Amino acid sequence: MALRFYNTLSQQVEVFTPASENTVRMYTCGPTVYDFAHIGNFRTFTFVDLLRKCLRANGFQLNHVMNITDVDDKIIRNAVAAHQSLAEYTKIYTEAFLEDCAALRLERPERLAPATEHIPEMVAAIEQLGAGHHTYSTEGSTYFKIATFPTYGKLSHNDFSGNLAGARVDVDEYEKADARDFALWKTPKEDEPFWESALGPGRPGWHIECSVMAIKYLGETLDIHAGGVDLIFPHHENEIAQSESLTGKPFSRFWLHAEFLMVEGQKMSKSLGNYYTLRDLVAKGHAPESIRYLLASVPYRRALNFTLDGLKSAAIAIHRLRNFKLRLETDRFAEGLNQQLLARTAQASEAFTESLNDDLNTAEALAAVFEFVRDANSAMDAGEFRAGNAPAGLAFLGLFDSIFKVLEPSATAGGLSDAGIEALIAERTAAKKARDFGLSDRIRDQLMEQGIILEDTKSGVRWKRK
RNA sequence: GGCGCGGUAGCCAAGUGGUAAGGCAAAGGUCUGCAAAACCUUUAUUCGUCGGUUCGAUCCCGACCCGCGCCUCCA
Repeated sequence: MALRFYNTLSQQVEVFTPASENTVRMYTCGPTVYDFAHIGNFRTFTFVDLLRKCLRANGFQLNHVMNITDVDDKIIRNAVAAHQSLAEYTKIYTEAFLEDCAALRLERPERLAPATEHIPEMVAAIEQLGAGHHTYSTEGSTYFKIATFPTYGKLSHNDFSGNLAGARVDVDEYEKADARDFALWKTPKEDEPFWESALGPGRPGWHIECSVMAIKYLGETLDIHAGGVDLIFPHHENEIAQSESLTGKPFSRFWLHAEFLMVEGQKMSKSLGNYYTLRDLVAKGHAPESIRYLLASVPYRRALNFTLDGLKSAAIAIHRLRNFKLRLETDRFAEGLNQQLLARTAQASEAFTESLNDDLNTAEALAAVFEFVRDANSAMDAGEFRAGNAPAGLAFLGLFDSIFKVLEPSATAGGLSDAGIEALIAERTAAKKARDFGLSDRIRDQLMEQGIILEDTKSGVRWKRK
């Protein structure tokens, strides 16, 4: 069946195809680079990565833009405190973010768009909104006037009409005319960095950057806009208000939102001591691919309970898959082809694809993989697996890994070379043959200490790194 | 209070109007010189509670209880 997504805008699952030709124009909200990203952030970014891969698996090409928010209140505050320029400060965390993404095997979008490189375009957009009477200014800042956008609330499914009509009390007492109006251009406080512009000195509000960069690179109507659920309101709602006021066209056809991540059943927070950055977890010895697997294994629309136990389970599950792959590659099977098993492989592959096409049901897709692994292992044990079945099995694992990307172990520094390991194994085999089990066991233990696990199988000795 | 998501085995977590996927853990087994590793088997009469609709509900409807998110910055 065709690819389907749950669209927050319609609150329904809809069949997805790009609006024009074969290229998906997609915008996803990226990081605010004021600190290291945490695993909650990466839950969403992992979802976006899976989304990219599934779109491509459906034959679509991608034009995907992700913003880097490199100017905002927290960044300014931290940069000032660190006695660094905005650029110096954000460079550190932008690079850290990209390193973390690489560790998690997240693809780079076609374009990363830093907000600070698009200030003139934002100013122009705000001026254009002003010309359309969607803005007003107070005390040097410019605001978007929500009352000029009647469908405000359509994404978050909130009805603000009552508030807007009734809330205009004591306008003079507040900077904003209405509590829900939001800043497009903020006047700088003392010592804050700013840009000179036709709107006066200042810096852009958070929402305008996404609208401007999305439209600049992807056009007036996107195919997909994605982010975390917490962005639905007000961020994405505001993006819609701005963008549609600018263009008069729907801003995005599909809105996809990843649910929240919790840690050990609780909200992740620094005060609870359950706040993890990717780097924290890697430093504790957890493999990035285990983290990726855990984040990917729970369908994106379900809240994910991230636990250290879950992380161990993920590592072991990956282990099982790698073992299966190793077995396909190194076991000696009888010649021929088992047609029934070949059909079983094709069926698993279809089930896998179909699950992902169903709004990225990764849990179900994984079930298809593991069921196949069990059946294939059983066939091997029963001697029913044939040499001719291995390529299809490996191809299926290839399909799996083109999406999940966990089978290749992350590089670890040091240790024995492959050739060195092979030499020791040969030595041990010779010792075993001579029934010198003392020596053979010593070699085995020595390898084990180096993190090399040996397996004595019918097809000979097999080894892998722990 | 409004909007949204969810409560399925020890843990993580699919799913369907016709009787519960998968992973981890646990138990048993196969293999082995012994191990290790690997593999296999078993493991929810039951899906938050109470009603209703139905021949039949975990899945539909209603009420209630509990958890989470958004409503101010937040993935």
